[in-house]
Amino acid sequence: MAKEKPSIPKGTRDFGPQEVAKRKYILNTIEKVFIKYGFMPIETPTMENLSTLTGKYGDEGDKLLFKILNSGEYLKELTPEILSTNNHQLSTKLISEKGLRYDLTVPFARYVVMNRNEITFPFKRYQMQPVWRADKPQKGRYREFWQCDADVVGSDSLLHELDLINIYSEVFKGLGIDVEIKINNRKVLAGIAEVVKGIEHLNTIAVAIDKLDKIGKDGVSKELSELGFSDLEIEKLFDIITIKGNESEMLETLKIKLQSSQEGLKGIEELEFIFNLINQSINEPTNLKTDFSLARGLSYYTGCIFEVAAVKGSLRSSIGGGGRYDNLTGIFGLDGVSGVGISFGLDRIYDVLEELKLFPETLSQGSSKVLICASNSIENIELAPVLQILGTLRNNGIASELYTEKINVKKPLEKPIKYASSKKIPYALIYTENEPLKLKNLETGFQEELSMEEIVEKLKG
RNA sequence: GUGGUUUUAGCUCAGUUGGUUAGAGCGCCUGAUUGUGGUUCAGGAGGUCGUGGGUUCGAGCCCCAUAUUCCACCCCA
Repeated sequence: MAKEKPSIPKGTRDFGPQEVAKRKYILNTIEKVFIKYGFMPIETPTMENLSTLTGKYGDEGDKLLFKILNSGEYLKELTPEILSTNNHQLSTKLISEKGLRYDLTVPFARYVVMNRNEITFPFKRYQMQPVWRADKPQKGRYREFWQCDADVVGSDSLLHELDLINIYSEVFKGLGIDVEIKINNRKVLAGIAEVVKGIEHLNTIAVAIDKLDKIGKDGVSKELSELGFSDLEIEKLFDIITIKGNESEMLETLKIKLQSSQEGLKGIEELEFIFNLINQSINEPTNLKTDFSLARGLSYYTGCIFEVAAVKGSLRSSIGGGGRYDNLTGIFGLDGVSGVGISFGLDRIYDVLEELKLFPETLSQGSSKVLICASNSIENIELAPVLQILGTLRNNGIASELYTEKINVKKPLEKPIKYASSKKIPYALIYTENEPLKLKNLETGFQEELSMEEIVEKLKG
């Protein structure tokens, strides 16, 4: 058999011990805040039925779904007639019924509908699991990445929006990242579309203005005029989305510009509610900004939408996002259950923390606290006493291990101590038959003879 | 899906207009060091140059295909 170079799929990564420690630090920080705000954990399967996933993320999203090939003789389904039509959608349907989850919100909506009788509403759940997208990898973009979601379903109250913004604020404060939380409202976008050209152009407008801070005013107007927007319409649009001032001034101005749109006014009202209360519940101010050009791609959002980006660092894409979706469960047959949720992008948060060197120095790598080094070859000594020492340490909750490899007879302690120092094990316990135990601190080099009790006492602290 | 880019030792990278046995630093192994690591010194191992074709007397270097890395667009966490 030919030797094969091992590899992993494009856009996926392995994580070594240090990386796992850092990722866990982020997850723990997020989870603690979720719990503090009354959210309960759930987990859902890696794969979902494609019927659950398809159509929820827009056309672009559907293309990015990872599909799982059916088991068995699926090729039978592909008759020459079907193949000759060259209809990929149809043939995919016949050979693939499952896919990897694309986000955590849609599986959650499915979960809520399936478990509606056991759930007490409003239901607040959090979920931290990997998701998969068949995207081309690039900066801050992976094909397998983790999302940490908190969602509330079964309540229309905007107080949940408020809570979720505070969660963002607390988590990023806890991680030491300066962020800007942008907020907008789909209803405001609808109002803008209505006023500018007509509600049916909502998506076109949303997609175009979402790029405003990237390609600038000129880029956006060029794009829109190519799409058939008149100069007057474009001017009208910019007149609205470039409103300046503080938050309440901006909303007041917008009210006037969108006065002919019922829906737009409703959206403004929702934003006002949030801004009036945002700094009432947590002590530190939240860096919340309205951005009427914020659109977000996922097609299920209907109310407030959020996006979080780091203020410093080279990663310009968002590290969190979310919003309200009024009818996601409706698609699965449960109407009248509005939901609102936010998501943290673990992998991007990791990249930001790494770039800005914001990880705490003291992160535990989970290695042993002490290594037992026998000063004679392990094959030549009686093992029972050594194993008893090991057992005593472990029974006292001290992470410990025994050096098990062959040693140089002339320099019996060299290899074990080298091993310990390269694994950053802080103590070496030197065992010699018929001699007192010696404990060496490998950072200071200080070594002393101690009884077993003293050693346990010392390492426990 | 479109465009560009990367790939040479375990790691980070050199490698001149195609020309003999492909280099460096770090790491690793051995010794100086006769019961103890992180310093120093000496020595050593390790590469079919991403893969498959092609051009050439001759290819790490040129051409084609393919994989891969990173990046931009699209879109998004």
